[in-house]
Amino acid sequence: MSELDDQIRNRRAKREALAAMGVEAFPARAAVDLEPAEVHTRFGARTAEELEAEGVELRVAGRLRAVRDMGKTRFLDLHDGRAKLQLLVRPARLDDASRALLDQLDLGDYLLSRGRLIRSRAGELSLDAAAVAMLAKSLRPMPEKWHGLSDLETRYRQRYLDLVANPESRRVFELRAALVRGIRAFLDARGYLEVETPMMQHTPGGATARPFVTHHNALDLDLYLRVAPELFLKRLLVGGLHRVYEINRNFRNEGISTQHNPEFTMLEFYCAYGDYLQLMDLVEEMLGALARDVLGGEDLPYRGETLHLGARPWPRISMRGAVAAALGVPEAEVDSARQLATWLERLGLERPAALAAGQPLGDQPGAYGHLLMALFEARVEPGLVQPTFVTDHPVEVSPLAKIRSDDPRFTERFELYLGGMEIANAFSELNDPDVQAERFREQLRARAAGDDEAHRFDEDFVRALEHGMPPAGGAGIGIDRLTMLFADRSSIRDVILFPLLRPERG
RNA sequence: GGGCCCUUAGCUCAGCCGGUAGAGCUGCUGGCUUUUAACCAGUAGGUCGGGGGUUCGAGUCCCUCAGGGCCCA
Repeated sequence: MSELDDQIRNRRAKREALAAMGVEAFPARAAVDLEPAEVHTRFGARTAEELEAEGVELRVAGRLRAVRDMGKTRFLDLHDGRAKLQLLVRPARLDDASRALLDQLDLGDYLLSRGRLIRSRAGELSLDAAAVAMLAKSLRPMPEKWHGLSDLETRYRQRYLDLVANPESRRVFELRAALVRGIRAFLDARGYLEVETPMMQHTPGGATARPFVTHHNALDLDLYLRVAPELFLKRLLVGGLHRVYEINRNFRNEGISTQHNPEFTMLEFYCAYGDYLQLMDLVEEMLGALARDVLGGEDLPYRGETLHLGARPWPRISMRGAVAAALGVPEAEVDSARQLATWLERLGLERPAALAAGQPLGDQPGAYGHLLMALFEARVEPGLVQPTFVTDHPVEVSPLAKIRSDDPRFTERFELYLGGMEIANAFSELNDPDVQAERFREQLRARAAGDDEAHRFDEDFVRALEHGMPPAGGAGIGIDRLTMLFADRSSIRDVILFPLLRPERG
C-alpha cells in the first residue's frame, strides 16, 4: 500500500468514525460569526483584561492547518487564507461531542469553534474553545506547512493547493483584482461605459492572430473565438456610445511562453474625438494612478530593476528611429525594404510570416513594414525596460489605424513597452470605410500568399463605418502582463489562476 | 521549431566513482501544566515519471516516450 493510500485511508476511517457518532462530515449549514482575519481586525487591539471584561463569545470557522498538542491543552490553528486564529482547546472542558471529535481531526479539515476570545499566556489572541464542530472533512493530505508547495507543475495544475499553501500566490491574485478594479474606477470616472461584445464571432478580427474554431450545432455553423473585441467596440462608436471599454478574454491560437497564454485578458477602450496622442497621456495617467492606488508609489520593482512610472512624460520614439538607433545607422538607412532585408539576413533573423519564402524579401509588396517590425521586435523590444512609447508603426502591420498625414508609410499608432514587454497598443482609429476596405483587401492578398495570421475582410464592419464613425482613439492593455509588472512575476502563468497546460499523464 | 535542465515517500529535499534507497515535515502509537516550524520517544510509508538497453549488478550510464522549467528562434 502506498503512503498516499495509507493517509487517505486514515482520513476516510475518521470520516466513518464520525458517521458512527452521528456526526455529518459535510454538514449543509454553518453558523459562522467571523473568520480569523475579521477577528483580528475587530479584536486584535484588545488586551487580555479588556477581552476578559467584555466576554466576547464568537463562532469562528476556518481550515485546520496546525495542531500543537500539549497534553492537557491543544492549540489548533484555523486559517482563512489571510490570517489564522488559534483555538485553545482543553479537552476536559469540552462537551462530549466536541471531545470525541478531537480524535477524528486531520490537517485540512474545515472546523467551526464556539468560544470566548482571550489572550494566551504567550499573548496571542485566541479562542478559548467551548465547542468544536466539523464543517468539511479533508480526505487528502495537505502540502507541508513549512516549505509550502513549490513544485511549479502542481501549483499550476492544483492551484487550490498553491493558494492554501502559499500566501504570496494569493496576494498576486488579490493584486490583479485591485488592478482591474482600479481600471474600472479610472474609466468610469471619465464617463466610459463598460460593455460586453461577442466572444464567438463569424469573422474573427481586430488583431493579427490565428483564432480558435468552434461549432454551433443547432445552426450547423462554425464560429471563431475572438482574438480581439476591437471591431465590435468600434461598431458601438458608430452607434453613438462615444466612450466604451471592455475587460474580457481574448483567445489566440499560438504557442505558450512566459508571456503568452492562449486565453488572456485585455482591456480595450475607445474615446470618440480622441487620437493616439491624447491616449498616450491617458495611458500614462492611468498606469501612474494604478501604481499609486495599488502599490502606494510609482516605482515598480521588476526582475531586479526599478521601473519609474513617475518620470513623465515617458520617452516617445518612432519605430523607424528606434530600429535605426539599435542598428547604429542614420534613419535614412532604414528607409527601404531592401536595406532592411539585408539587415535581417545579416542578423540571422527569421523571415516574417507575412512574406513569402523563396523570393527576395526586399522586393515583395508590403515588405517594408513587416521587415521593420521584425527588426524592431528582435533588436529593440527586449531592451525597453523603462516605460517607453514606440510610435508610428508601418501601415502594413497596422490595418486598422489611420495613416499619418505627413508620411503615408506610417500610422498614428503607439505601443507602450515596460519591462521588455508590450503592455499597450493604441492608435487613431481608421474610420474611412473605403480606406478600411482597401486595407482589408491587402490583408486578403497577404492571406492568399500564405500569411494565416492576416486579417479577414469584415464586410459588416465596413458597412458600419459607411454609416459614419466619429474620429476616435482606441487602446488595448494586457491585464495579465500588467499584473506581471505590478506583482514582479516573470511568468504569465503566475498571474493566471489556471494557465493552460498539457493534460496530465500521456 | 532548436538547445539545455528537472522528475526519488503525501509535501520539501539528500543520495559521491554503478554495489542492500535516506532525512525533515505529514501519518500512526505513546508521553507532555498555555504552545506557535511546540517538544520527546517509537513506528509506518518507495513502480526512484513510463518503456527499452548496457552491465555480474542501474535511482546513478545510454536510448526513447511523457510531463514540467529555462534559454534561443
